[in-house]
Amino acid sequence: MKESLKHCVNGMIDTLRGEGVLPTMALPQFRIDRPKEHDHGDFSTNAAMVMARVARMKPRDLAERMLAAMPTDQTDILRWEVAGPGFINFFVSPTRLRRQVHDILTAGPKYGFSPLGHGKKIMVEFVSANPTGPMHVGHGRGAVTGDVLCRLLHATGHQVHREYYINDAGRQIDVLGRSVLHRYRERIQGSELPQPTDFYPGEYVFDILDAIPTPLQQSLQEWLANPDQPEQETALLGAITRFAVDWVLEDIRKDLGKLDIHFDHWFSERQLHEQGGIDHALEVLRVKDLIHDGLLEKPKGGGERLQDEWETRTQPLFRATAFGDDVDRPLQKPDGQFTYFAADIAYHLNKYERGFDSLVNIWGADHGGYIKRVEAALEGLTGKKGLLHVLLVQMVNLTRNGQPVRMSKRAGNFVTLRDVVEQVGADAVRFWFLTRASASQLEFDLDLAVARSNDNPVFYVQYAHARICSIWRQMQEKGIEECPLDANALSLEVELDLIRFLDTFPETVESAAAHLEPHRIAFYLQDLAAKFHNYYNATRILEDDPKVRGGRLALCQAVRQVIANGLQLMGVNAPERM
RNA sequence: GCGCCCGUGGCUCAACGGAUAGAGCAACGGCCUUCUAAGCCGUGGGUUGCAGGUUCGAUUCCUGCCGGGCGCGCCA
Repeated sequence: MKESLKHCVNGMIDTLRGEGVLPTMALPQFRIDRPKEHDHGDFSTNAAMVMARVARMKPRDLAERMLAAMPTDQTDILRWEVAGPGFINFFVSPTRLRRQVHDILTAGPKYGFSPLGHGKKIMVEFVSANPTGPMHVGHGRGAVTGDVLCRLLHATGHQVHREYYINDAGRQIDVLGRSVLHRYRERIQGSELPQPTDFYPGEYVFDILDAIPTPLQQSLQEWLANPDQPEQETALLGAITRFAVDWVLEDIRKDLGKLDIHFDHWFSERQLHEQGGIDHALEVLRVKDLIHDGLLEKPKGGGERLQDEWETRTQPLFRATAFGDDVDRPLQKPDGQFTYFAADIAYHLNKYERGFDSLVNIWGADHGGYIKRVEAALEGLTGKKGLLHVLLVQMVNLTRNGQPVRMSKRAGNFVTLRDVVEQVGADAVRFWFLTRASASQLEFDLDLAVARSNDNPVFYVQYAHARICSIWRQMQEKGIEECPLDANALSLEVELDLIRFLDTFPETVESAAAHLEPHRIAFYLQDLAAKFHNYYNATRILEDDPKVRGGRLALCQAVRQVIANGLQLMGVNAPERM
């Protein structure tokens, strides 16, 4: 509806241009809004207000002229008016509203979809948790946010590519391998050994031990019996590290699978190194003269270790300051290895070279400090601004019955994503993660998430869907005659209101996709469920009069469809009974 | 010290630059011989952290403060 009204207003503007009231030059963008106030109509536009200056007219006068250009043959708008400082308000005819129910039922599962994206290729990189241990709840929030964002982009006509960046190179991976080896030694010797300084103490390391294949175990045992062979140690450590990373990745994949989250591609950082991706990226930067040798000041933060070990030296730096970053960023460590940032530059160049029109990264809020430098690198590499959008996802605080759940790795009560999914189920986890904007911290109450009450938004929305389904069951049980679903019989103001709200669903989907804010769908569904419960409570659906009954059933079916579509976008089930 | 995010009823949060700032929780008062009361209705509660600026119009954008969180590695 909104779109067709926009065309209508554009037509009026063209007419005024023809009459010389408005200039032919580019005009300021106008908006079509839905006023909060009922008396202000179904839609309003600020067109006359924003164009008053170029027309050299008072906003209200211009509004009158515009309305005079309203096509005479249209029937969707019942009446219109100039109001306030110069708004034009439109009142949609009830006939048009009733037709909307029909349109929703016809579109079915496709209602809310749009071709807006024109097949634009977007990559969404998300989760990308280091394969050094199980996923925690915060990773889960990023995973769900990314997955739903992908669903939204798909529904709005984008070509979406989902990618997981595996940090399978670097120190942390070595630490994992050594941790496994350490535990293996302990097991063979039957006693605890002093822990290395860099060490992962988690329980899952023992699970990895149990899974080590027999041939590798035999090699390890042979070596431990005769340990004085450095080359052998290096080779075995390499083998055990690769095995451990694969094991953890499989573990992560399983967790994501339980949330029905899947990727098109798992991109290995190690392969990026092996295939010369970093050399390639640095070469591109060098050609553009964006690398220079320089000194770096010792940073303010970073802890004691950094403060002690800092070595001021001349090293290759990326000119990040040329693109708005605070300092130039180092590309190589003292031992000659590339920095994580160097790999990230290469990875993002690789993304660009694969031909994506737009890149979206979903990061934990603790990575916020890296946005500028990665944006700077992409701009330096490609000469284009705004290719990358980084969505920061804030931390999750777990509570149980309002009390914080303490999480300490040492005490062994670390709550993993898997624990939470097993306790409350995938639907509740997915929905709950989207009950706040991603930039806001989220409190996740494990008790409330499974509570069957209206405090629990998951059940509240699912219940609305189930309630509608039960109407049809009720009809069968009572042997009530089937009647054609015909919205023309709808006349109550609450019914027209409900239709108006159903009509905003496509706009909600579009704006959620455009602003990269998947939580808007959750908010919308909560509103819709509330409106439906309200209607249901006050209005008898299964009226004796088949005409009235058919109208209300049509409306209910449309509400059910929109709830189902919204839940589908969120990856949450729409149960038929509860 | 610097950067990013946040600041809205007692609490948790909404509001693509629009008209009288909205929900839920909590509090109080109502609604079940009728399709799921796992629900609904009503009442009270606000100087949108503070001060400026841009605008016809600012919770929204800009600047400066104040308060909270996160980050500031040659870690990932």
